[in-house]
Amino acid sequence: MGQYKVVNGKKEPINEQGMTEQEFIEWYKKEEKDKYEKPSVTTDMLIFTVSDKQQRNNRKLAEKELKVLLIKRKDHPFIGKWAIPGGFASMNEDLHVTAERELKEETNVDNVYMEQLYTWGDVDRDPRMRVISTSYMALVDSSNLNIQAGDDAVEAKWFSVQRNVIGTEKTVSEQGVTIVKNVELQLVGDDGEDNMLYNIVEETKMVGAIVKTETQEVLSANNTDNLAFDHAKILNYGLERLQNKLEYTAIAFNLMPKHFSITELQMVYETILGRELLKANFRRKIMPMVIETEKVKEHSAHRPSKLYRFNPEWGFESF
Amino acid sequence: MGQYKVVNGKKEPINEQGMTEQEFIEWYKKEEKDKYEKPSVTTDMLIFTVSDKQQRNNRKLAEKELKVLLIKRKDHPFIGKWAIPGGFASMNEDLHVTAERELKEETNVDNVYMEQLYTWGDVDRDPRMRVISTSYMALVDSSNLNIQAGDDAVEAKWFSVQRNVIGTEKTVSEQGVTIVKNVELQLVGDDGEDNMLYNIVEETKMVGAIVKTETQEVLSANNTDNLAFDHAKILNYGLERLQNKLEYTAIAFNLMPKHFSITELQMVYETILGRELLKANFRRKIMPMVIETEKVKEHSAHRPSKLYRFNPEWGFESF
DNA sequence: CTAATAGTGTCTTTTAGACAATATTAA
DNA sequence: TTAATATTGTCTAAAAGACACTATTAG
Repeated sequence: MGQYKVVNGKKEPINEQGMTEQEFIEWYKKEEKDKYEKPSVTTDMLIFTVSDKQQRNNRKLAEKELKVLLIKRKDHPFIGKWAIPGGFASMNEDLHVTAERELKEETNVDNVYMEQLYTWGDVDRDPRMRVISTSYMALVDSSNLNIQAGDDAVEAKWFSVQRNVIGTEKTVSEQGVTIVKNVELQLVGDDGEDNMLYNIVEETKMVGAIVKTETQEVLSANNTDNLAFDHAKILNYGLERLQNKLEYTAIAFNLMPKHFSITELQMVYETILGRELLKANFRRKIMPMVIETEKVKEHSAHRPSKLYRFNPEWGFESF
Repeated sequence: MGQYKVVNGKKEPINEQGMTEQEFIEWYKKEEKDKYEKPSVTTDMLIFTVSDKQQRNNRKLAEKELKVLLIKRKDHPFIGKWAIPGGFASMNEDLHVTAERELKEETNVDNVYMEQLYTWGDVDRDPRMRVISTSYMALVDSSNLNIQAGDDAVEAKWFSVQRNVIGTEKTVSEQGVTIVKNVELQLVGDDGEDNMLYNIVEETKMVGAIVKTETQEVLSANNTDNLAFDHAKILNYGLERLQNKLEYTAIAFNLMPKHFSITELQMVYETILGRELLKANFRRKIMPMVIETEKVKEHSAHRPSKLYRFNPEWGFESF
């Protein structure tokens, strides 16, 4: 079927116009490449960490809170609103490198856990133009974060996040079960003004047989204190992914310092999952994932806890 | 902090240049939008179905095979090679609509299960230019597919797929376990020439604490019979997702006709997972997901089987 | 009868959930 | 001693795995 041409003694396949690949590429770059309008491409980065809550009773252990880094928009659109850090894909970087660069710019950390989440491609998600955005999630250990976020001109701030499902509606059709959840995302900044953000996302999932694309819509009634663009959807998506992965991976250890007690770890699980876990069962589940160290945490007005570290051999057999 | 300007009696926020949002957007569209070079964006579509294998002994049940739809490239690059169907994102379609349109064009079906898989953004994945591609997976019931695929000029063909892990290497470092798998993807077309495609993908996964981006590389030694672009990676990724979702969702029913026997369903599971399952346990697990019908499959030289259909109420409690 | 598949019963192992009991420290 | 957390043990329930047995059809 294929046609060939001999170039420098080598048999090169040619297309219907008689061009070799090299000829075609040259022609393409000159004539075709910019013939059609292209969308812009960005990456967006959910950067999560966990830190100790301010406490009143200092005989009690500090509670934990999950935090996400947001930046304040200095220009239209969504001027003055808080947004997930991100930026345009540059032509000479792999997409994940763009994401890593953003992360480094915002937090000055690299070599941390990062994964791609989802690509958001609705036509009207940016009023300036068509923008397709691939979202990533990074987890950083807050003890690495003495470095204040955002050394550049942009205002960056950590917000504690809480995700609460405030309503669930299920319907059964011939296709299967459709679940519509209303999810409240509460964000509280640690200082300064406009510290309280409140978003509601409506999440539609189809559990049954014929499942078309799952959808999310931002529903927040008042729009004074919500996130820019469709970033509430992205945050909701990331939080859900994080919750799911807690259950069957070692992802949580990326949020921990090198040495930690089992109770601290449990508190991290509990804040992210938004529910309490039974101590004894949690320990049993976690024990194969950790190694006991010599260290203990003393001076805490109660029995000191052994400190553990992640067991790097965990998962060797199962995967 | 924010500055305002009154326009038509309304207080509008302005940026540092004194522009309202509307002014900014107009300016942006004129001056900024095309200032930077943009990557091209495409969607790629893995279209899977399951069909009966040709059988010799007609007292035995027909075995099943998982199939994927490929199209033959008519132009450079990768001229003459088989590729996953796909195309450029158009400016006025949501990204998933582009994917749905492609699916409809190739198979003439719509309203079938479809999900986004991953976005591939390596700089050199297309020799013509920078192309970022979001991949999707669709599952279609082959009894819907009397319609021959590809009514347009392009040659489209169903290939049976087998994914075999041919080697696994695990190493333990301080970070955790790293697993490198060599995966063989075997594709066999149902007729015509160049019917046998063979790809090897190297898959690197980090199970431990600090996990950076997971990677895949196409390794196939000979390059006469492999897929175009990085499509072997995409296929491998999709197959893995499909295998995982079989275990905890009802995704498999999208590959089944309306009525089916439990054994047929089990055979679909077994082909996709690439391993045998115990009959009794499979039935126990599947029973809550199906509803018995009045129909039976007779005339099969053995005990006739009841036919079942998907139970649309499945999952109501658990989600 | 036999080949072939359909369908059931039950024992074992593993994992998850609930909860009680004991241990250890600093104030 | 006491408040507070650390750590262990054990019972129960649910899910997963293994395997043996019975049932029903066409030829």
